[in-house]
Amino acid sequence: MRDGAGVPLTWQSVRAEALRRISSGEWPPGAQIPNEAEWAAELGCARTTVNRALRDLAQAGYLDRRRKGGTRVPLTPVRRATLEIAIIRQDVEARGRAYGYRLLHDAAAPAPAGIRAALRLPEGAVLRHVLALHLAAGAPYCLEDRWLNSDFAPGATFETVSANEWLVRNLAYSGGDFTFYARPADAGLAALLACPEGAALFAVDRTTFAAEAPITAVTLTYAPGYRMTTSV
Amino acid sequence: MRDGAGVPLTWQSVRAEALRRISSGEWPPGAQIPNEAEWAAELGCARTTVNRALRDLAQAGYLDRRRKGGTRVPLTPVRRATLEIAIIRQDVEARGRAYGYRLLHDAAAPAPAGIRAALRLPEGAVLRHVLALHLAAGAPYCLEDRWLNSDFAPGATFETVSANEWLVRNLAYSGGDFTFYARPADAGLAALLACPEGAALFAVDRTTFAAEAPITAVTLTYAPGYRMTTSV
DNA sequence: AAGTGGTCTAGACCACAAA
DNA sequence: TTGTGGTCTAGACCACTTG
Repeated sequence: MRDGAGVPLTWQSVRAEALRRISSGEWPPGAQIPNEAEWAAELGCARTTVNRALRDLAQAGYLDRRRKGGTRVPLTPVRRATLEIAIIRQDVEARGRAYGYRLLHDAAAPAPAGIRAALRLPEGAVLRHVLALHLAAGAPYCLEDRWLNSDFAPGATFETVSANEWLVRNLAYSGGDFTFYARPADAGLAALLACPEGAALFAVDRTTFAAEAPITAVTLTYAPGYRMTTSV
Repeated sequence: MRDGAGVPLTWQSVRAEALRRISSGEWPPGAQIPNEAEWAAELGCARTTVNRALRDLAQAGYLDRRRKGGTRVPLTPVRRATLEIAIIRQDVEARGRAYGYRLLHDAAAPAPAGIRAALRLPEGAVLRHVLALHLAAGAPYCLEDRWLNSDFAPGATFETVSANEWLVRNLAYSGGDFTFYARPADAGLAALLACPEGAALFAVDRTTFAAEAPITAVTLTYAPGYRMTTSV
């Protein structure tokens, strides 16, 4: 509701009003809400402004929009959180600790079945296998176990700059999957990460594709105590 | 570059062109890029369109924009991924398994120090402590250990609908933090989640605030084998 | 076939942060 | 002070999808 047309409505205020109606039950789950033109007329602002507000809410998972179908409040709400995925060096430095890096292994090898499947490669494919340790204040921080398409980055050696950093800096807007899970430390991990065998470790599997072409699959396993944080 | 003004440029195509310039090195890290008006003139489209494209790239972490300061390519790229956080019941059903739920405990109690700190509550604060088990196909799936502001949801009993589900359905647009980590199963967790003591478990700590008021702090601990996935 | 959201345009004013 | 991005408007055309 708006008096005589003094202040222009912002898209944020339209979004706030929509959220109020959703959480107050005025727009219950499953309900179709007024279309953009109606709502713009009711509020006294341009349709573009309503569009921006509702588009934002849809992106956050609070609304479901489709052409001709209109806009609805989802029956089953889904919250979306944004993870910031930085280079490991930055991650360490942001925590106020000195970063270190050691390349452990770098050689071509036949890809194991799991990696082949993740990258959709045929049997017998040969990839470049890179193993490296990231350190924080001299202590093991994260083990990087990577399989990399050999056609890609043929010149790059990962002795001083990690593959992690090299790839992030040289690959804009690539797609892929992330999987987060907990795993126990086996003997090898325990030795490299300087933790007891069987310790609970946080790990991420990541696959990367650029323009449909498989680039790399990596497992990052963090030393005990690692926590990944985000806020909404 | 656009010939005689046939097809209108879409904001996606402008974004794609900007990405090309970033990844090709035409716009190196740290460089300031042309302002919106210049770029619009060069491409032959409205400034609004350029704005939409660059705003999108900034949100994804590929550009850094500030008023008067202009738009720059960040020196240290940060990728952003979106996590979809569903109700646990939905999560289980999406994996094609039958969902089950058991309330284990629900009583008021003085909040432990860690919870008080997370919710910024004074010493001596009393909260509602809820413990519940989520099941998938009859097997333990996730343990929900929650501390809830007693002023909030006074009427709700969590016997058939979990606090997790109740809160998501009744709290629109609340803010908070998520922390993901790995933890070993202690005796209590091992018994409840039917896993060996010491097993590596995936866990999430979540705090929720609505309009600056503390609502709830919860730890979700998943049975072994759980994986959280997202794609970019 | 028709209704809805998605987007582009051209112009305008404003808020913020450098210089 | 001034340049830059942030946003609003009014109007238009289009794409998708549902009935």
